Amino acid sequence: MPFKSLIEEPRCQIVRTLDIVGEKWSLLIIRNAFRGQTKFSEFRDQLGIPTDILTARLATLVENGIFEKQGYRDAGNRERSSYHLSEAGRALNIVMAAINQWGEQFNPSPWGSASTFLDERGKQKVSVAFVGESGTAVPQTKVSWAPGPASTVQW
Amino acid sequence: MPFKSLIEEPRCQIVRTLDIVGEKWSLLIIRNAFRGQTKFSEFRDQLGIPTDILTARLATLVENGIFEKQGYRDAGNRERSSYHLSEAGRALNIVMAAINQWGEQFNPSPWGSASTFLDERGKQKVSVAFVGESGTAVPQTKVSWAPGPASTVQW
DNA sequence: AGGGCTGAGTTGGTTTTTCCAACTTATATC
DNA sequence: GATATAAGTTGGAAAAACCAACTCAGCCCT
Repeated sequence: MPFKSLIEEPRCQIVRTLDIVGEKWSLLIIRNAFRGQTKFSEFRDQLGIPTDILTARLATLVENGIFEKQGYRDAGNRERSSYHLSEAGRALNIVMAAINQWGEQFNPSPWGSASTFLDERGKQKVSVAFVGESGTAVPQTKVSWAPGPASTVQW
Repeated sequence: MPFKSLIEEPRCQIVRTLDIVGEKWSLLIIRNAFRGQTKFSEFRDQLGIPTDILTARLATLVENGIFEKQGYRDAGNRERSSYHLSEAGRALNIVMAAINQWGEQFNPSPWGSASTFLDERGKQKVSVAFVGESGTAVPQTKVSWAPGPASTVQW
């Protein structure tokens, strides 16, 4: 974001993840990538993001393995760069869905929902939930957050 | 963040949610609140956040209903303010857990996990997953993101 | 009553980040 | 050779974050 200390990397996964995707515009670029956008000009035009910031964000997202940079060539044009979500980038779908779901519940838009998440067949909506080791759902209000093995006094 | 347009509120829940919790430090203040911190001085000392920024963030988080401001009085001291997660704030636990889980998988700390999420009894770890309408788990890689009813041409 | 202590800020000035508009670069077509 | 276009760079202005020093209110102590 960067909160990253020069002395020591952070242990907290929240901090570590925000260091990668927490800067302004990053999650929106990723959102647009989930919508199938891959070109610099698509991100620029759809988001209205300043182009120097877009350049910087794409670079750090590539550097951190969220995007893979590829070349593409439209008919009659020279080769240009495109940006594609990696496996790690695609795995952010559950983070995006959790954010989306929270917004629907606690800060709904007057127009209703702009996003849905669908299963493989596109047949049913899916939602984000906590599940226990056996795969059974655990109510969100019953889940508590505790220090893990890597936590120090200040975790 | 604010991406909020002056003309029209955004429809996208990602944008709407980032407008509330997407600024620098906001999610870390919320993380620390999940750790039981409630006082200005606790956030300041544990996070090392500039105090003017902390003031500003606490204000917008209260304004947006993430925190509830209360008074407290330590023995022999005058009354001061404390900040407590509201229901909406507590419901961010699944967003935090999703971020944490992504980090564990794709950007693990050399020291291991600093956070775990536990069920009601603290007996088992819980994780974040996609579930279908019937409550059955749907593999994350099989979930796709599609426009919802409120989506426009540019959703 | 006066002085010191403490938590919760506020303030002024500096640095960093973001924003914006104009410019550049490489190649493809005309 | 001239023109077009995607993907950037660059320089300067504006906004946000940072930092240290200060304020303010009430409590305790003498």
